[in-house]
Amino acid sequence: MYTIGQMADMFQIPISTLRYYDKEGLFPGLERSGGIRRFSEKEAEALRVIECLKKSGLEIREIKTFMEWCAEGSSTYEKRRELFVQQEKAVIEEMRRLEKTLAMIRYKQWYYEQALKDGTEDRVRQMEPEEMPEKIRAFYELAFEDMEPERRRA
Amino acid sequence: MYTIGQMADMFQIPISTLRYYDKEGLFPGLERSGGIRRFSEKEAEALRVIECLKKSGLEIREIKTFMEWCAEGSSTYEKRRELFVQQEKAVIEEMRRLEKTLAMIRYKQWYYEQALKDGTEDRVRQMEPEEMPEKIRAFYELAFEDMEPERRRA
DNA sequence: CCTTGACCTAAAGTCAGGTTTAGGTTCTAT
DNA sequence: ATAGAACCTAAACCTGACTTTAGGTCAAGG
Repeated sequence: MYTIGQMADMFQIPISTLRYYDKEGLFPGLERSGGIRRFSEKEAEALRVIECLKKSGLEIREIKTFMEWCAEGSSTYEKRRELFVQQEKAVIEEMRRLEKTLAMIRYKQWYYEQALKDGTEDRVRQMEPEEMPEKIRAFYELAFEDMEPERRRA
Repeated sequence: MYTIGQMADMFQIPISTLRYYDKEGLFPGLERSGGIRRFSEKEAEALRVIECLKKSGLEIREIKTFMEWCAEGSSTYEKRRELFVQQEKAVIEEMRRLEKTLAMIRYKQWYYEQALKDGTEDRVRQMEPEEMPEKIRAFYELAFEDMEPERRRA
């Protein structure tokens, strides 16, 4: 059993955040003795899951729902599994988005290298993909692949 | 030249957001005729860059700084290049974080598959990494690799 | 006894990034 | 010339996820 202060130290997270999570219902069934919260291994495990689900993009309200399922026991295993299947999709989608962003960033690095070399953006700004080095063209095309023609050309 | 409404249609973004960006200084040198904003290809290009920088995690204030550099001309090419080098690092870092999250999610999917099969979490909850299938152990270890021992075991 | 430290609550405040509202102005087509 | 659409501003409001504040309880140590 841990006090709120011990939990905060262990997880390197402010006490106020733990109280906030509790208020939002993220620790269903958290015990108290004389008004004081008594955290157990169960809440420690909950907190690890909370951190994971937060990183994967879930909101506090949704995490609350998940924690309620956990409290309900074995009848909710399937729901919980499905939630992780859902989150896998969401995280993969986010990673794909970041890969495009990365391609745009790398294209822009090259763009400014050229501008520096030339002393002006004029040449590189007008360059068609066909004229770019192969690697750069690949970045350019990945970055803009699903943009409307009029939105292309950054 | 485009009106604010045409820009909003073109970029599929609310008019109010364009006005907000303008108020925050993201279109330095935006022209007006009789109080009405006149967007040009320059602002369209700015907006594409804004979207990219936002996705890469920059705040509006930082994007404003970048746009001011753009308005200053060729003397800021090096600064702009450096910003994209910085953002590349930030995005790669974020992707690494997401990969760990993904490993935890996949471990949890397997965990609930086992719980469903057994009808209880008891077995899988107590399982040591050594007993897990190799693939799952890899997820488990990636997910928890830099956690303190007492914070491990989700 | 009384101070200190760790805990408690409710409510207000903060921050980012917008969105909505209220009240005007300008452009466009009849 | 006038209606309606599209534009304008300032300021208030919103959401999510916390954090801070103000005021209070309680146990241990000097």
